[in-house]
Amino acid sequence: MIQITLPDQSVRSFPKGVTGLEIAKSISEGLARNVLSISVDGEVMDLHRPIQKDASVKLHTWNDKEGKATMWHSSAHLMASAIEDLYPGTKFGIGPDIENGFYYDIDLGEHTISSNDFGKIEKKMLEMAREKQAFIRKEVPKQEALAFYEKKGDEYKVDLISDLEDGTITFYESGHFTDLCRGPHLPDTSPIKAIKLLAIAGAYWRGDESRKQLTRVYGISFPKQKELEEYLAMLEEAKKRDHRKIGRELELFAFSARVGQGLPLWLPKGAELRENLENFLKKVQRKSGYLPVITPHIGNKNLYITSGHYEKYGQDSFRPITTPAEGEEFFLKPMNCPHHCEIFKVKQYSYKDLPVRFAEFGTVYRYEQSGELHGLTRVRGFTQDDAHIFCRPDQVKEEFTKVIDIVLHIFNALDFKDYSAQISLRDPKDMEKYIGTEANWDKAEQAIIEATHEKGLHAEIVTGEAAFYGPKLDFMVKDALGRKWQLGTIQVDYNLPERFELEYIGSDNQKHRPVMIHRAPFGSMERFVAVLIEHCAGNFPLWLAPDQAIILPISDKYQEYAKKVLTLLNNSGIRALIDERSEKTGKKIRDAEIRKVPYMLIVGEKEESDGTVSVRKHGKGDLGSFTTEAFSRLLLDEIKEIMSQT
RNA sequence: GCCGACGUAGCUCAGGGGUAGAGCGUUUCCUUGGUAAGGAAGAGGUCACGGGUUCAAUUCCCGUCGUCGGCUCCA
Repeated sequence: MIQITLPDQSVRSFPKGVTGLEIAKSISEGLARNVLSISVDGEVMDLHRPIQKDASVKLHTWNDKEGKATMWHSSAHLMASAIEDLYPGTKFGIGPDIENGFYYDIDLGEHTISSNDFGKIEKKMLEMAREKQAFIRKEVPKQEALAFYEKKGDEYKVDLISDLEDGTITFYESGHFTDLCRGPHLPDTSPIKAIKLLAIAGAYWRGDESRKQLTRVYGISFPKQKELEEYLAMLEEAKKRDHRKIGRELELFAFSARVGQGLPLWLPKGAELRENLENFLKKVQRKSGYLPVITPHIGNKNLYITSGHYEKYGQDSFRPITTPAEGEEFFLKPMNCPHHCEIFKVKQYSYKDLPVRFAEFGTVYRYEQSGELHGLTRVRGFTQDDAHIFCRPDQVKEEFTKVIDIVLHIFNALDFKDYSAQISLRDPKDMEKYIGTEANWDKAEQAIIEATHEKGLHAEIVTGEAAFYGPKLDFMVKDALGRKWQLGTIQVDYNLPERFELEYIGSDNQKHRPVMIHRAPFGSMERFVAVLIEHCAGNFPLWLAPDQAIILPISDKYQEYAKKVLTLLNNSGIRALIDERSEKTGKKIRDAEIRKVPYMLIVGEKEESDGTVSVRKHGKGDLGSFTTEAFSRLLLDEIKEIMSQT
């Protein structure tokens, strides 16, 4: 007998070799019907795998992340199986479960498929699922595994197997389909009741641009048709929050092919919004001892040779601008740090002067490949809320911590709760990519890890994601469709100070090298606004809204009074406008609701004679009658309250 | 840049080898109204751009540009 510990810490005895399914059955028939996989001492396994020793287990159903993963992984096999049936000779790459569904990378050889073929594949998958095909796990010696796929002519699987160790290789069989796979899988295909193929795309083999591009088919599956329908409805809802759609509807920004792709045009309302954000951060930075600087939009090639950016990105940049007579080369600035380094060199600093913090909303231009552009989140010209802190080595941790505080302050002010933090370090296997000494990198990485730890911030550590000059701490927020975008970033840099030979005079009267911290709490104004729009679906917090109130006269007779109210509001610093059209009140209200203006002020005969406004709040409805002064106070208090909470 | 899809009025979209349609918006007029759409008339399109096939192309084919979903990249 072995002892099995359940998640509630209760312990039950089972015969040695008991399976997950048997454990589920011993608990309840219902659980046995719904269970999809099991974790044994933290490792997710098939329900049919015998358990040989004492263990802690957790049974996974559709309601668990692991249950969904098992379902989707098996669905990927099912799809591959259907595709092999429909398109004989197809070769297979990898087919994992992902956050929302699964995909399989395939090489169709002669065949091509498009989304028009999805119906056919889905139908075949459902047929196979109903056959209740069992997933059978087999341990296979490496030689045999290689021979199997060499015979089949599937070079991708051969490639994968070559990297595996003998004795660890397993195949899974379902129906006629055999796949190299670690598992785990469902006991059989029957829980897969609803299937939707979602997209088709190219994907490089092993993520390597220089290798062959396979066809990637994305899909998702559910245990009930109704859940599929709900998922599709949710996707439709998410599309309504798309910042590109809301940006057009609320007249925030636009693009013009004539101006150039990836070059956003900020419209008056969008510019107002962005300025409000900038002013908010400027205020925070003033309090935190940052000094504003302004630098030009271009820089001499030599600047970037010094910084190392030229060597790294020179060929992947917009081509240089040249002076007609001398042939000097200038680059559109792709980042602000080299300029800020030169500002540091303008005068001599004592150790007592440090840290100095130069801040600039610096507009930069980067050549992004055309296929990478995406709304406001990935553009070719954007403005960083950039600053560079030059400090003594003993100040790094404290300064870094202070920047974390600013980022968190901003996220709080905007009610971003669902963010994640990521520490990006060097790739130890590819040190060529980086500049600077081993010792400096060690120091920088250590500083970031310690400061993050001391802030009690939970951050995932990812190697190979560092910038070429230093490691960083990034803050990621998801968009409406769950795609992760990097917003705030903080980077510790020992390298640029060296390359620019930055110095300060220490208490020992000797020259010392400062440490540089790059930071942008928003990341870029463009991307931040994009994510903000998707977060609030265009219902901006009152203090940010481009228009905070709109005055709706009941008829043309009250235009004069409306103007009086407008003047009063403007004098209190409230952004407001009048809907002067000869429309009925109902229509004006409808339009103002659609434009998501936080407050509507209805003025007619009654209001004019009483000196009041009738207030309606966006999404809430009628709040009743207020004097204009009382309304201004109400609005300003609301703003103050929001701001004081952060 | 690569794979795939798409591009019809300012917006959302219908149509389809014989040079175009709806709703919203916009303009003018009527209406002057009390908390989510008042009425009428009008304007507005080289059907993304450039080639080709055809008696005839917005429609079919090719290329370019742009957009969308991925991949790669992201200083």
